[in-house]
Amino acid sequence: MGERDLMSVGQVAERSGMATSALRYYEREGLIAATRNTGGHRRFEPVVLRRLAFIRAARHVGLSLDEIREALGSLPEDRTPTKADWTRLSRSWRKRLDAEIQALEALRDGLDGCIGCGCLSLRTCALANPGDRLAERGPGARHLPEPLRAEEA
Amino acid sequence: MGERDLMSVGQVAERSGMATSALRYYEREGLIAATRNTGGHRRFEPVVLRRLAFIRAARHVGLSLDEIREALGSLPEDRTPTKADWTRLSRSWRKRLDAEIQALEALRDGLDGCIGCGCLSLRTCALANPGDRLAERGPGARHLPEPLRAEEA
DNA sequence: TCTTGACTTGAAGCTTACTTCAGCTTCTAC
DNA sequence: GTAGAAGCTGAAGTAAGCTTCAAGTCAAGA
Repeated sequence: MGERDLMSVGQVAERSGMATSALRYYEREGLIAATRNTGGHRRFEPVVLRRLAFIRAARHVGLSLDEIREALGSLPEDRTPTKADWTRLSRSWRKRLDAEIQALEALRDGLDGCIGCGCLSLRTCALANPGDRLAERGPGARHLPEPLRAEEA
Repeated sequence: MGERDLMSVGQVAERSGMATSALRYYEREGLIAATRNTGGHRRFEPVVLRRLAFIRAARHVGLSLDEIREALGSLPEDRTPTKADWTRLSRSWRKRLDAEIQALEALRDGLDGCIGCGCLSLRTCALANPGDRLAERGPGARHLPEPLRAEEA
């Protein structure tokens, strides 16, 4: 049924703007799925483009691939995800985005006062020490969405 | 002159909340400075605490160590930085913070509309493809401040 | 003086998200 | 049918920001 519109990695890469290596990586990591043709080449269904769009947007929001995989895991496997399904997923982002925006605003509003006033004294300063549980978290890189780091100037 | 208040790595670690390994790393990377006592042990001046506070806050804002080093480089070396010096540094963050906040808000506001409406179609969707110059940027991890990633729930 | 505990170093390890490479196979167009 | 593009795989490389380790040194109190 409709095997005519299956795409190769190259095609998906071109249409999604992602590198073929990234697509292979995502498949290995279980973020996207692909069947194989007789020669062993990947064949992607068009819906994978939607999935990749989600992945990309999620990355921009700062989600890790682990988190994205988890989010995608909540999509139904027995049917093509509907608009409602995707909307549901995006809802969880809203919270996160709101939280991030709030944190950034707090940081910004605290800047002039805090650094300017000289209170930037580690333990006590909320700006230098937000959350008060920094040491608790492990190492590893955390990600900031690309667009949020774009032009420094 | 006032060598009495020089601190060891351990003391700086305790007072700054950073790991000694991180402090050594920062020194290697030229973000902080330390002299040595006769035994070769590091001795830090109290001002390093202020510097570390800046580094921490800057990391929270999403700056890379490279960027932070550059920012710190604009501090005067011939005298102890004044409040005004630190304030000047923080000014450059404001722009960045404002930009990041705006980007996040755009992302948030675009969510319901964009994902919900079904336009999440890669190339065309601003949400999935903000900036339109993703492919231009190299690999490498970008960082999102810890507090902005804290509680997922 | 002796024993801890703190400190030193360089090198290697870790995580995330991919990219690159080598060596080989398949596909497509002429 | 064949050249050359595109794809396959597993392994290794990359970047950032540290941490961990090994093996040895220094410092401070009893």
